[in-house]
Amino acid sequence: MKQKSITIYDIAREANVSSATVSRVIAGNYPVSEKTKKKVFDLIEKYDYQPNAVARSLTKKESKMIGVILPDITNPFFAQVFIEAEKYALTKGYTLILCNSMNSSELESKHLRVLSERQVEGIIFMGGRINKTHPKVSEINELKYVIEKIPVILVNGRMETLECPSISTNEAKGIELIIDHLVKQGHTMIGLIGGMTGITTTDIKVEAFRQNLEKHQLAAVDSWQIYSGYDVKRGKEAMEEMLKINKHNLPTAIIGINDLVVIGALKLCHQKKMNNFSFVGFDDSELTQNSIPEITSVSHPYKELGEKTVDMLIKSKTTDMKAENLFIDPHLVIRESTI
Amino acid sequence: MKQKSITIYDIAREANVSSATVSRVIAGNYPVSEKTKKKVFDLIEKYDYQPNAVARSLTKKESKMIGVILPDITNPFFAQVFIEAEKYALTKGYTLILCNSMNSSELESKHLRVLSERQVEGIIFMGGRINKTHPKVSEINELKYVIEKIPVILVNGRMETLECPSISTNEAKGIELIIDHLVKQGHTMIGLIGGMTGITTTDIKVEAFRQNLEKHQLAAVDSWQIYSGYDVKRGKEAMEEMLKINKHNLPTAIIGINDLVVIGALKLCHQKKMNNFSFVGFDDSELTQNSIPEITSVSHPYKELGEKTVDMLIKSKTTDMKAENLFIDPHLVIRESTI
DNA sequence: TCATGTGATGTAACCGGTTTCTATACAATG
DNA sequence: CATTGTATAGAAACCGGTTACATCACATGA
Repeated sequence: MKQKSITIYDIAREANVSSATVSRVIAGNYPVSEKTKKKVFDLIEKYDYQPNAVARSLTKKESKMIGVILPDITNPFFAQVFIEAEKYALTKGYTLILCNSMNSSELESKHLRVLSERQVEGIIFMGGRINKTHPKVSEINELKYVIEKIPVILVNGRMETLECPSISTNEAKGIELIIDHLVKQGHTMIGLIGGMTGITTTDIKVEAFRQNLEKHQLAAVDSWQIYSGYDVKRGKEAMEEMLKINKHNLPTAIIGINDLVVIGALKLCHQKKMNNFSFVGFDDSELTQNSIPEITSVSHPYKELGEKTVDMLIKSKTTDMKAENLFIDPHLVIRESTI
Repeated sequence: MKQKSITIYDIAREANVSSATVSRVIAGNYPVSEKTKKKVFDLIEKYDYQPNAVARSLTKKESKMIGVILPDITNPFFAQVFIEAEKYALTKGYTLILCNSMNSSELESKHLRVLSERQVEGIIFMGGRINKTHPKVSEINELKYVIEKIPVILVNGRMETLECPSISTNEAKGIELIIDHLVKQGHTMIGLIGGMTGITTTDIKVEAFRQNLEKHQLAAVDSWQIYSGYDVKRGKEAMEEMLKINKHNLPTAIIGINDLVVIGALKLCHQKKMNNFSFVGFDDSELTQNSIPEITSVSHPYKELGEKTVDMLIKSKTTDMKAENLFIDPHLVIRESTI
C-alpha cells in the first residue's frame, strides 16, 4: 500500500556506475574517485536512499540483531538492563529484539525458535527459570541446542546443568554491603525474608547472609530467615509470619530478597502500626524511591550488565566464547528505611 | 564461530527434489504428492531445518517485523501495551522491535531510520512528544516522511500537525468514571493535579474534568487545578501548592493526572500527617497496588490497545489506512484511597 | 484417437545488496 | 619502450529463499 523504495540499482543507473561502485561508496572501504563519490552521495541525498538491511543481512550473513529473552519487561530489573543494552547496541549498529516469556517455557521455546530463524547473532537470556531444581529438562535441551548454533549469554542466572557464559551481579557482595551498613547503624539482630530455596539467586543471597552474620559474630536465628517468594503479597505473608513466630524475639532490621517483598512487609507493618523496623531491599527499583519510607536498596550494575553482555555477544562472532562467569559488584543506595 | 546452518537446498538435494518443491511443502499452498511431502518433512525433522527468515523476507518483501517506538519501557503504561502487542503479534507471525527514545528526538529519528532500513512493515509510536506545542518541527517532518513510506499508528497520542491514524484510551471517559465515582462517594469538592498544559493528554483530561464537574453542578475552583508535571516529585510539589494556596478551602478528593503524581501527593500528605483526602490516579500501574493506601485508578484497555494496533498495522498491508482516530473506553479500579 | 485439463515437479529469474575476479587506463620503473 | 604496479570500475556470482513459467505424465471427454 505504500510506495516501493529505491534500491542501489536506481542510484547506480542514475549515476552511470555499477551497483558495485555504489556499494563501495557507501561502505567506504574501497578506493573510489572523488568525482564518482560525490555523484553517488548527491543522489543518495537527493532520494534519501536507505540501504535495505534485510538484503544486506542476507549477503553479509550478519543480521546485526540480538535477541533478548526475559520473563517480563514490567520487572524493573529486566527493563533497566534492557535499556542499557539497547542504548549500547545502537551505537554498535545492533538492534535488539525483546521477547517476554511470561515465565512460560512454551513461550521461551517459541521465542528461541523465532530468534534463531531470524538469524540473530546472539541471545541475551535473563532470569530464565533454569536452575538445578528446574522441572523441565526439555527446555534445557532446547536451549542447549540453540547454544550450539547461536551464542547465548545468561544475565543474573546460572545453569548448573549447562555450560553457558554468564554475566551477573555479585549478589553475595550486595548482601555484604547491606550487613556492613546495618551493623554500622548498630543493628545486631537481622532477618531475611522472601525468595525460594533452590532458586540460584536466592541461594546465593542466603548463603552470603549467613556468612556475613558470622563475619560480624552475630547470631543467625533460624526463624529470622523466612522463604516466601518474590512479590508484594509474599512479602506481606513473610512479614506476618515473622511477627507471629518471633513474637518476643524480633530482629530490628529486615532484608528483603527484593524490593517488592519489602514493599509488602512495609504494608503489613503499616497496618499493624509497627514502624520500628529497618528495611533493606534489593534491585534499587523505582519503587524504593516512591514508597513511604523510601527504601535502602542494593543497586545492580545495570549499565555494565547491559554493555558487557552486548560486547561479549559481538565479540563472540570472531572469538570463540569461553563459558566464563563474570561477576560485577553492585552498590548500596541508602535511604530513609535504614536511618 | 558457530556452525553454518543447513538450507533449503540441502534438504532438496537429499530428497532428490528441487528447492521449489521443498518450499512448496513448507508453505503448503501448492499440490505436492504425499510421498514427496513425507520425504521432505522427514528430512526437515531429521536436520531440524529452520527456514532463513532473512532470505524469506527479502524475496517476499515482507519482513514480518513491526517497530515500536516509545519514550521509556520502564513506564508501566508503555510496558503493558507492549506486552499485549507482542503477545498478539507472535500469534500472527510478527516480531516486534522495541526502541526506547528516552524522550530524545535525536534518538527517535535514529530509531525511525533503523526501523525503516530494516524494512519493518509498520511502526507503533507511543507517547511521542509530538503535539501542538512541540518545539521541533524537524522531528515532525522526519516522522511525516516515514509515514509516507511505512504505516505508523499513534497510541495514546495525537498529532494536530499531522494526519496519522491513532488508537487511544478514551481519557475523557476515564475522567467521567472518576468523577461519577467520587460524587457517589459524597464528594463535592474535587481537585486535579499534575500534567502540563499543551500536552494533548493533559488537555483532554482537564477539559473532561471541567465538563464533568459541570454535569454534576459542582464548583470548578480554579486553584484546585494545578499543573505540575508527570512524576512523583511533581506530584509532591503540586500537593504542596494545593495545601498552601487553598489553606482554608481545600477539596476533599484529588485526581492525579497519573499514578506517579498521586504517589507524590500521598507522600507529602503522609509527611504532613494529613490523611483526610481521597485520591484517584490514572494508568492503574502496579504502583497503585503497592502503595499505602492502595490507589483507585483508571485502567487503560491495554489488551485492546495492543491488539488493535497490531491488527491495524497488519491490515494496512492490504488496505489503505484511513487516518482515523479510534478510542477505547477504560475502566475504573476502586481501591482503598477512595473509601 | 486426439485435444484438453490437471497434478506434480523442475528451471530459472528475482529480491537488493556484497564481493571476488577481471579489465582498463595510466603512472612509474628499469 | 616494455614491464610492472596501482587506482578505478564493471561483470557476475552469491546469499537462501519464492514463484512465474515450462514441462511432462496421465486422465478425461469428444
